[in-house]
Amino acid sequence: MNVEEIIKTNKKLRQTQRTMIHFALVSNKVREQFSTALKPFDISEQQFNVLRILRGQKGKPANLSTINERMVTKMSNTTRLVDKLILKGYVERWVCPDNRRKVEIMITKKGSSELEKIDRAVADTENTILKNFTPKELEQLNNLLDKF
Amino acid sequence: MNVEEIIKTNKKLRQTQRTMIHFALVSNKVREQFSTALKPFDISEQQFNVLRILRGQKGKPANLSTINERMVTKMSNTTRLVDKLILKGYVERWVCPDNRRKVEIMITKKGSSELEKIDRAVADTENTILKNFTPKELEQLNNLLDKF
DNA sequence: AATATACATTTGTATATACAATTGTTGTAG
DNA sequence: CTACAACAATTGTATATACAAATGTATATT
Repeated sequence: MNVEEIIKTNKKLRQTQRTMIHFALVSNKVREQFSTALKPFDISEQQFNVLRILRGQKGKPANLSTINERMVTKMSNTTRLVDKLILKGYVERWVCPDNRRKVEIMITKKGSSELEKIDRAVADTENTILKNFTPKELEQLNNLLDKF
Repeated sequence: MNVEEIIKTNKKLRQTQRTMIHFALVSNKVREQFSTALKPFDISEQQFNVLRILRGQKGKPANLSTINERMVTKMSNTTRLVDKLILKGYVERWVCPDNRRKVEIMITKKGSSELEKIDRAVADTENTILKNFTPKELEQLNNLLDKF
């Protein structure tokens, strides 16, 4: 990927600047590939993330704040995210009997089986995105990502 | 950065999955830092990008499609992005005299001097974000980003 | 027990983004 | 020269996101 060519500049970029632009370009490309993969399932990346979190609960319900805490991309508005999943029948929600300030949210059977399908598509996408990386390079990448 | 700890899972993640989540976490962190840096200037990352592109024209006006082509994050709606910059007095726009389908957009004096200030803040942010990287590691990172 | 404080979620509102349809203009084939 | 396709930008609309304010509930203080 020639960054300068892609953004069509003939200016010499500082190394940090170039790196950040490079990173942004890759980041967009990745986001696009994910959103393409999820489109057939009519679900957003955030909604997918919530479903995965709920599955991780293994039958135990989660409250909103737990979900929020565990999300890869924190959202200011998890309530409405859950609303949409309820509309699709993928999760249920009720007021927590022990503490009526809280709500309890659980994935439904329908949600679980849909999630399985989505999971496969997402795993394929992940492998496609990273197909040019050897395991060693992936490890290198992870190490570098740690420096951010 | 311990990915598993951050998303609070005790499940063992596949290496590709882990890498993608790691990447997403870093990507969010970076976006957040940029948006914090831009906040005092009341300008979005996309608007900033448009201003930089226009400066790169060195006095020549650009049309919408040129801008779009050069943007780091392609937008479906550059018209309204430019609208906002016009409201702030940072750019001007007029119908192209040679081809009335096109518009010509140019950065104003006010836009240029504001951009200089923003530039400094953004450069600082870039350096902060990458402060833990040696030049060698930056090169390594760029090489790995090329594999995406 | 009454009041204040902290907590968990929801709602309101403004802004951003994605995608499709529309408008107006230019180039071209017959 | 007319009809039609291609082009460039704009507009409409639905959805997503960010941030602040509001609601309702529990806990602590006096």
